[in-house]
Amino acid sequence: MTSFQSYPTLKNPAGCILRVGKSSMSDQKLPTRSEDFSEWYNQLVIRAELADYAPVRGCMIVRPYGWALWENITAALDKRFKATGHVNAAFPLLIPRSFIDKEKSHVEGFSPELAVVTIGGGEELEEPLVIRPTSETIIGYAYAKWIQSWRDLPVLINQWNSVVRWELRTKLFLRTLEFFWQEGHTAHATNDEAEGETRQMLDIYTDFAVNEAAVPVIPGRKSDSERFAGAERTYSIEAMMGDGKALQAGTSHNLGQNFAKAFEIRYLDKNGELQHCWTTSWGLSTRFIGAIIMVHGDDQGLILPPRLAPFQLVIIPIYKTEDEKSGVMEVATRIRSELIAADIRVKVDEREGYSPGFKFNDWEMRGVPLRMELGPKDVAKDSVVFARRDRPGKEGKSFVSQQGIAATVADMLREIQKSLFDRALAFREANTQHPENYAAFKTAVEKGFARSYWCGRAECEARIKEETKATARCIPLEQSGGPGKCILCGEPAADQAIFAKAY
RNA sequence: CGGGGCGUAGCGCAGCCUGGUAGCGCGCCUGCCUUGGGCGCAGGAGGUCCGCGGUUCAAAUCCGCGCGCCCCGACCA
Repeated sequence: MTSFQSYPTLKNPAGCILRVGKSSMSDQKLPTRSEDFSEWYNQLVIRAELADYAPVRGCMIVRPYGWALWENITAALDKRFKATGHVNAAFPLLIPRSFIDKEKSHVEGFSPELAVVTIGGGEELEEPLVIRPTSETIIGYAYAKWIQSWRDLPVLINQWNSVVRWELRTKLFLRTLEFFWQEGHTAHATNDEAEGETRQMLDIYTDFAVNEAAVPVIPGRKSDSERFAGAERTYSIEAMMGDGKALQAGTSHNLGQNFAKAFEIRYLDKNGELQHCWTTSWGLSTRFIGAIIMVHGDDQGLILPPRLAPFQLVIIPIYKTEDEKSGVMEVATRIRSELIAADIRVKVDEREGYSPGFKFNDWEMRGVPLRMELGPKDVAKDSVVFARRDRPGKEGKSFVSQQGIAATVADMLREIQKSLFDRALAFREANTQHPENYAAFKTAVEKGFARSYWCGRAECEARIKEETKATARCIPLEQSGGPGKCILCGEPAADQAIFAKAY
């Protein structure tokens, strides 16, 4: 441990001991989002030390700062899973190739992107093994063994793991060959129950996105073309990124009896009749980190929502002389203890040789929601200076007494959390249109979402995609306004859909 | 998998056209000095020039074949 690190306490172990380096990029400024959103994203991920490129194309190394963020995401989700009766388990990485082949649309959907192991221990394998692209099949195999009776149901299992899909075009967090996620798999006695579970988990993802990540999302149903390979119905939460494009941020599938039939997951009901189970699966991945970056970030860098930020507050001590330093550090240490006692994730930036100005910029780039500046003047006045990350410059600065500091910080973090959500929602609203005709629709999807009636036919969806590059992101659960006419063909349409260019 | 761009120090690049001692900026290390918005000075370390093959007295440079990365399109969490 070096001198600039703060030390963890049992009460507040996460985040405090993360060691950060100086940005290794030579250019001090990021590209702006308006000049090159994609490059802004790429450089930011690297410079903020969230992730790095791996030696294998399309793979990523998640660095400690990025993983700390992921851990906070997993904790928030896991808590919700447990609260709704789910338990965690671990299923194997390697799956017999034949398992994938058992469900027709599943194999069609996943075959092109499978990584296959053909040699083990130097010998050609009798049956190739695929590295799981998702675990429906191997879990189906296990459930078939475990489930005999209606008394065994429901089975509510989740696993935290990584999966591999051989994607052609990759981007850190958004689409990598290997990605980390959770996949929940449940089995039920009835279709109603399975549908209820599917919708419940969609609600949980929505709640997580809104209340933890401050990311407004639209929960909805996927069109047939966007449905998961092997699902009866797929639901997703869709979020708008800072460039107006859509990102699918979490999915929940009602698998019907497709996998139950493929793997003979059956139970004896109360009448003594053999029935196939109804299963679901649902997942949220490290892609969500990409959503947080692209929803909240600005031209200075990341802005992390306080509830998920590895560091919620960074204290920058300011001093010239040794005398000043000892005075400042004494107060900094005392404040840190108070904040840790209040469960606030805090870091004191004790790095020597970097100017305060440098540290301000450095932590802004890393997205720490709140900064405390603490110098000799503040020590003398028994006060501190706060700077809010979501309000750059003087506007976000305030001069506050050291008395009751923990409550002050907690309040400010709550405010920041709320303002991030409000801002993201306002941005989405400002970039969502309800076009009345196809010409207006085309303009709308150039820079945001178009919410329009759609007849539901694949032909219309395909033609829209071809002509505008926009796809049906989802059919929102919330539908108001009754039936209408399809934006393209004019035929009767029951529902509106969100159309947008997508990641 | 098609189109484009690029592989030279940790990062960003120059050098290549016209073959002949491998350079610049940032970062890194040491010391001094600074510190309330990306300080400064001095010294220093760091290179299979993506790989393989060819041409040549001589290849970062010319030729051929690979490999990789990034961006843009078709497929996907």
